[in-house]
Amino acid sequence: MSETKESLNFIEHIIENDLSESYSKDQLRFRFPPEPNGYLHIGHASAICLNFGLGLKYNAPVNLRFDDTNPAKEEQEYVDAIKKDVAWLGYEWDNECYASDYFQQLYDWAIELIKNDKAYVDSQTSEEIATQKGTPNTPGTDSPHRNRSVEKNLELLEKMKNGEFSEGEHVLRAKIDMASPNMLMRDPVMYRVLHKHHHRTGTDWKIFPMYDWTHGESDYIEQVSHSFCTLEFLPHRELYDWFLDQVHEIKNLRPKQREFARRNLSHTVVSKRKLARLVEDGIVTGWDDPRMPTISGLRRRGYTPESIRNFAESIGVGKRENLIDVSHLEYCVREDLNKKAPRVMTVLNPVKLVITNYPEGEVEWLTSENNPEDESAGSREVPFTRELYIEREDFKEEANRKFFRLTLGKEVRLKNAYIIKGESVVKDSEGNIMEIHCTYDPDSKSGSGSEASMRKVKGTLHWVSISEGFSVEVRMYDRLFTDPSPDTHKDKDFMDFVNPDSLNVITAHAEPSLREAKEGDRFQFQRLGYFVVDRDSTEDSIVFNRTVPLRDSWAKIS
RNA sequence: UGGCCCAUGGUGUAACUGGCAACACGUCUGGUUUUGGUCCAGAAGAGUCUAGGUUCGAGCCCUAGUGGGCCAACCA
Repeated sequence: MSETKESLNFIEHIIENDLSESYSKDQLRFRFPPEPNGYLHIGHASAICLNFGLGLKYNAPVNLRFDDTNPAKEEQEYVDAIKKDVAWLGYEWDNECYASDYFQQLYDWAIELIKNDKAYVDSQTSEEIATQKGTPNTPGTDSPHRNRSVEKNLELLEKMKNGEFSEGEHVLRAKIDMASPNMLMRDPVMYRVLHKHHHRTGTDWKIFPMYDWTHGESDYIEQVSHSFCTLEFLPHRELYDWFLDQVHEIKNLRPKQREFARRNLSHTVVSKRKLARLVEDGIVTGWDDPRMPTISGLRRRGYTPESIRNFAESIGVGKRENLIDVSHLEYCVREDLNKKAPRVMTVLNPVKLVITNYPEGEVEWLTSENNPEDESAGSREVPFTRELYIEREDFKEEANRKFFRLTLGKEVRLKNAYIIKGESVVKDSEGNIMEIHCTYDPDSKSGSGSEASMRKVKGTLHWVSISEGFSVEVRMYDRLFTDPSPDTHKDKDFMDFVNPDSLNVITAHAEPSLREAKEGDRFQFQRLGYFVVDRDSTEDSIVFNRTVPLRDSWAKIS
């Protein structure tokens, strides 16, 4: 009986199919191949989770391969950042690989290609080559250098390699078909001359292989069985296969490129150029600003690796255009944090509450559960005093039945403490509420088991002792963009959609237990949301980032 | 000489060799609750882009159309 048949995504179908036809299980091998030219972002996270997830599912090796074939854009700093981010997401790669390690092998194979009349050195300008390429609607024309002799080609490539030419003078091209309906097959460039310092090979190489020439061969060298990339590489597949066929007599495992749709997140831009502009223009504070969709930004925001992995898993993988609502990501974060984050009390927008029948100067330590979702999280003591702060939004002089919180003449519970009853308000000359006076029921203490403590009241408020609590800085983040898809408005600049209220910094009042909070610690502030201690915190001042608000918190009230 | 890819509730995916369109998020309702959170129960919401065809039977196969996307870096 197979009623619990799990549903597979199309990538898994491909693998299952290969497994049943030609591949053995131990032949499976995957790779994640970032170019070290920037920071990883949430889009990369999907690709990382896909490839490493497959590795886990099929117990197959996964290589982390740096596609470092363009020294003009790549730096060691990015290699380090990428390794850190992948590791933070919780994945272990089997091999750390670099396309640059294959430069010599690639060069040797290129010579083979020339000898087999499958490649030639072109000596035209890039403009001339581009013109001859034709358009998608018109065929290209052959380069005048297309039929150079093998000897001449060999000689020129050697000189290119030795740095005897300047950038742009010559390129090596594959000899395929200038009339192919696939533009990529119209004699694509394999090597260009670049007199740039490469972060790993230094100045050893003066020529650098192009992506198409490198990628399939790298997969071959590493014996990668399935090379998954995004949809825009689909037309490259023909070329990927062509190179493999020219260079190798493949008998066993043939690397297979397959394509899936890039995942787009609403209210997010992911283009490196645009993210850089957000940084440059001071819209955000850096690449790891908690509003940035970079892995480092999400990390600083307080997102957990588990939540990102669950997110990637749950959105699946397809081949069509998509725009995933951020609310789904936020759901994944809350789902995870709900189990993990201790609950504490913090008041963001305080108003003073005086319990008139509570003794002055007394400090009573009340026991507070750290996490009702997790018994093992234990409890802590929270100080209760005559004067407290409560949330200004938690009081109304008079209110309708929909308002569950404090009003005059009605009772509510102070979380983990007593039931109180609103008695009067003190206002300034302009009518602003300065203090709220109330009385408490001494028999109603939480957990005391008394009859009064069992009484049901319509609401529960969070609070912080004025004398025992302390100030913290709280950074509240909203969506960076007002439009779900700021990237798609071709007539407008994406900067037009930047949300001016995406950051709101406030001073809040926190219970004393938070004095010991350390960078990276996560909490749920009762009724407010999930927060994480930012690295900007010092001994004197703790800074919290709001990871995500609670579902619907505050929303339904007004 | 143009080629190729894609089309299933608001969103993202499922539906194995054709067999009552399913799951998650979101939305709404009710219940529990010392968090308007969580948890629990339930509801609404698509008949699968259109038109033909094959078939007892089509989301799935075929043809055409429509709509969206990709391809003309010495980027990846």
